Amino acid sequence: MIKQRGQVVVDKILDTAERLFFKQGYNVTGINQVIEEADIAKASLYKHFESKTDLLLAYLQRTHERWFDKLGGDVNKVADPREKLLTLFDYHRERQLQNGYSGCRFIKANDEAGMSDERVLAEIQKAKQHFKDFIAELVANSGHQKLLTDKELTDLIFMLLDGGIVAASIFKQADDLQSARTIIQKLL
Amino acid sequence: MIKQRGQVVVDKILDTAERLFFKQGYNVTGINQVIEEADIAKASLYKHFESKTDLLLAYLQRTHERWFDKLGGDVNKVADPREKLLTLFDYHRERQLQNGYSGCRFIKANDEAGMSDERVLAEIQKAKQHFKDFIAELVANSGHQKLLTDKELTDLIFMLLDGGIVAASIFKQADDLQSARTIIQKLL
DNA sequence: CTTTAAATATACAAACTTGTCTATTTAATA
DNA sequence: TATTAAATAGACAAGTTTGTATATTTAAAG
Repeated sequence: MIKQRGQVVVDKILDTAERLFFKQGYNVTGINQVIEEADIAKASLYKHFESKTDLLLAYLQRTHERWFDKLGGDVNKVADPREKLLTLFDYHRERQLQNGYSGCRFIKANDEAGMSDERVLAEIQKAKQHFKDFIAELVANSGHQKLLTDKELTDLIFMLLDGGIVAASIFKQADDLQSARTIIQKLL
Repeated sequence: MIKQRGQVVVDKILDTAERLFFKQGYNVTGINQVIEEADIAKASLYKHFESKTDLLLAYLQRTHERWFDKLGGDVNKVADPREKLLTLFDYHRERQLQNGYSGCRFIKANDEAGMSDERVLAEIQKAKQHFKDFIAELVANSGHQKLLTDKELTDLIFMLLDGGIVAASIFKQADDLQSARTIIQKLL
């Protein structure tokens, strides 16, 4: 799959948008900063994206795909079905360490634009629901001790991961995510 | 305690700022919208608050106090130490129903301004740490079955509440918070 | 080599941003 | 009632915002 001329520009735009929207925030990132740091012309941006909101949507969609692909890869490497669930916590923890405790791209986008734009909200809901379904499948195949029901364990892991990321982003450390892993280990 | 002349203005400003910052977001709320909806003069705002950031800080501080006072009241009404912990979930759930699933003021402020302003981050950390300490005390007095350690149970409840609020704010329903309550009930 | 499409730089519009300043009116106090 | 402090309306500065338009250059394909 050879990269078209336009694809290079789109990639540069999305890479820059991702970095800026995630690190400093969507609302405080101007189009002008995006085109400057992506080193492309403004007309090019508006040729590929109708509006700033459409750029946000494209960024969320690409994040959804990439994030999920990498997660799937990590989980597939693990054979034991209970270990697979624990890998979720490792994955989240590692990513927080990597990105300097910037939190979750979807939660952040929801807090910045989810309230005012329904297309953005729908995209965020889609990503989160997809992830929850993924957890549910892992739980169903985990053979856990049924101290909690499958649904309860799924809800628990889902909320612990989001809560753990939020805590990491506020306190700038991943201790809670580590703690969350230990807790689930005990309950499996 | 009689209200001074200036106190009325400050209250109007903070009430409006709270409503707008929480509902639509800090960065998309302009000073002009605040003064217009608060029905006060711009010079009055800048007489009481040095900058927009200082208004945000004042809003966060007042939110911290009020939120905590009301929570303490709710918890004090309950006698049973285990029930006190469950009240936390009821409190969070009720508030999400009331405010239309707008999420958490502190998480939202963190996602909007925590990355760029250290005073804001410090205020948010203070509020969250205060709450976590409060949970720790309730856990210590709960006489729970010690399936988890005190610290683990504290971390768990803390993360479940934040994760549950985030889920409520994304999916626009409080089912997860209800589920979280059931889970903790089983583990107490 | 010529055509065609894409990317470029740059100027521009119209609105909005935070914050300052002046001049006037209101209201509490001495 | 006279003084004093506070609140008011509104203009203004300097910069930023998103998005459009024009004219030019680049580069790929026939």
